[in-house]
Amino acid sequence: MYMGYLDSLNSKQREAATCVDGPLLILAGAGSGKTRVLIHRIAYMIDEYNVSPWNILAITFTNKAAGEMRERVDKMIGQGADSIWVATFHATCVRILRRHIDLLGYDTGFSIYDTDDQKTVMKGVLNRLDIDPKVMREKTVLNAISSAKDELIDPEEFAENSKGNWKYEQIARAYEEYQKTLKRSNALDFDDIIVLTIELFKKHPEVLDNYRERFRYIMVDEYQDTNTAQFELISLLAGKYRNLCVVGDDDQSIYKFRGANISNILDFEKVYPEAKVIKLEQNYRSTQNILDAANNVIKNNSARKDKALWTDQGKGSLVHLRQFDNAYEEADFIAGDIRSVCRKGEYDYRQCAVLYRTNAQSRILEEAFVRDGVTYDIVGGVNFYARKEIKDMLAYLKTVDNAVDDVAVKRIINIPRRGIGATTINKISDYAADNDISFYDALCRCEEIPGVQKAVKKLDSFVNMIRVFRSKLEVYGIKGLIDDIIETTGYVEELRLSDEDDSVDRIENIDELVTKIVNYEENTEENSLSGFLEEVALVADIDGVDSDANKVLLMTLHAAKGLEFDRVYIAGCEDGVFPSSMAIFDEDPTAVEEERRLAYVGITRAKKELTLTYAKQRMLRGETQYNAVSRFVKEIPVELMDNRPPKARTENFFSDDYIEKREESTPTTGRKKISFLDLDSRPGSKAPIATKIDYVVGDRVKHMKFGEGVVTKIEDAPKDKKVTVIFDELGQKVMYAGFARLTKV
DNA sequence: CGTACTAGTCTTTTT
DNA sequence: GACTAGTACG
Repeated sequence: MYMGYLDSLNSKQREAATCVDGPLLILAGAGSGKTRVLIHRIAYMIDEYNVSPWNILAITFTNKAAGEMRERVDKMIGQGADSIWVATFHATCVRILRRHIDLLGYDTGFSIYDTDDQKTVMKGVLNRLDIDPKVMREKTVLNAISSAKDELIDPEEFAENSKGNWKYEQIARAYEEYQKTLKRSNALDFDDIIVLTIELFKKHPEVLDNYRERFRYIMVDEYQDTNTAQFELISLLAGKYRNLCVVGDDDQSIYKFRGANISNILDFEKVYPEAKVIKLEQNYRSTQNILDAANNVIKNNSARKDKALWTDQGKGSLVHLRQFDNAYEEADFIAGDIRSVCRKGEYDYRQCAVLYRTNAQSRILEEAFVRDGVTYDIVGGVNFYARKEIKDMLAYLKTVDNAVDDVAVKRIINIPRRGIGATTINKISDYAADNDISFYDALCRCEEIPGVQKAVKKLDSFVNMIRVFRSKLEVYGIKGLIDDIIETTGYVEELRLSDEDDSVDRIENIDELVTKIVNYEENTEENSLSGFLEEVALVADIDGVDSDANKVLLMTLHAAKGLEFDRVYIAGCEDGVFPSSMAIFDEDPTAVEEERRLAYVGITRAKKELTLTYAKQRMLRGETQYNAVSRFVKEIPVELMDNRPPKARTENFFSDDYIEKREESTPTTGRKKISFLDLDSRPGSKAPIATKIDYVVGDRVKHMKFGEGVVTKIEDAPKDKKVTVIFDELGQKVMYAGFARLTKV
């Protein structure tokens, strides 16, 4: 048979696209055309292998990736393509749970809680358990719980593992109570979505079997980012037919903090011994110089599958390296450079992107782009759906949809002001807890509750309002409902009358939400309020990016994964920024390796021109820092760059010339003056902090992150002191005094 | 019960 | 430096 459409693939790609049965690992380097392979593979399965589209499941991490794959599959296959299941992990699981979660004792109308909601729940939990939030912060507890869930550790097992460690025992109590609270509110957090699907499959084999039959052919994209729970989920689904194709690049694994387990990809062949492995190393995106830069950086990592990208596209330009005195000049340069090449007509704004390590870096860049009149879009930062006014509106919708969602009801009961205060709310909460009913149900019976008599009238009218909203929804749909909410509550009216300077923005945001609702109702077949809320809960920042608009994109390196641009700028290439100081001072050396993978991701986004910039002085968290050029820049051979990085940091940073320039170049605000003494004693670090050590061997000291411990050794190191501390909880660590900022206790 | 001020945290990345 | 949550006061 002749399969013309496979002609456009290279031999490795073709091999991958035509390997249909059994486990398959495709190690796809950056820009090696893996999405092409996946699309062709699906077409091949259907056309030549008679696989029913109905039996194919393709899983991605973001809605954007899912949408792109959907579009390309539709184009290539046409008829029947819509019965292929293409969705993110979370969307897939939510769809399954909406059908079967009643088997686990939840209602199928469950809510999904975001980080903000989780915090609210945890605050209540700690309060009830008499755990002082100053001793143990909500975030700490939630992080521990999230990691546990990623590893499929339930509250019981967590408690078992925590015995003897007071801190973990407290977290174990909180974990148990937190789960109970969520269940009472008929709510799931992000991790629950995966964990409960696994629980469902394990407790109800007939349900699992149903989906195993349905999904006979499974594909997982960005496999290097899967965590233990996601791995388990996939293993369960693929357990019967073993037609599992995973695509990924261990060098692009950058989500360890979110539980991603790189051994899922590194050990794939151990778990599936019969697996076929295909490496895609030919790159169709970048010039050879850019690839060489990427290869030379990533080769410094230890645990990785050996591979090297190559292209037949020629060397291209050198990598551009630029040094600046501070972040303002860096931003001016980037905006100005983009403006000038685009004015010459060499590039469009849409072909340029600026990448950075932390969202906080975006503000200064943004200001420069505004000044230069360069249109831009920022990806990420404060999520649209996390804004106060949007969360308020959503809380109304959630209350109408799922009244047992306590977080939502409590959020809006007094917004806008209805004169229902904390005391009343607490009494109702207590009553609800005592009688094991939801907060809303308690509201409905408020006349029985002692001590809230004065508020009964107000509470009744609130409950009535929700009831009216509910009937409104049935007759007029979601758009009708939101209009009524805005009208009845006077929320927007209040903003209009307010003299806050951001009230106009807030109103615009609410308008945008209404537009999103209209779009949803028009474009979704079986649209429902819970469907809308679910879609909203599962969006990622990157999902909203419009790559057709002629704008420069500004985003974090993480958000850039999977994208490509002709011109890429990576700003803030400094040790302490990128790699982050957190990673540098982590006792685990693989922390820097993860940052290096991030550098690899960033470099390989560039098709033609790559510019790396760094600043000698940068304001971070309200402190002026002096950082050396990033170690990753130094890992790029100088012959690949149009500038060489300074040989030693001292050469740049402590010359008279430099000090003078710095003083002149920062007239903008009252930034701190720094004396020579400070600089001299604390190279490349937070400058204006006394370097005197006020502790000696044997003293107890406190570290911001590691907690308390005893100093066992202090030794001289170049320009600093090396301190060894045995921490109560984490054991022995060696650190530089200047950075560790230990305080005597 | 609502407002105004203060203290503390954060900045690594997010489905 | 910016934002948020918590507290004191009217």
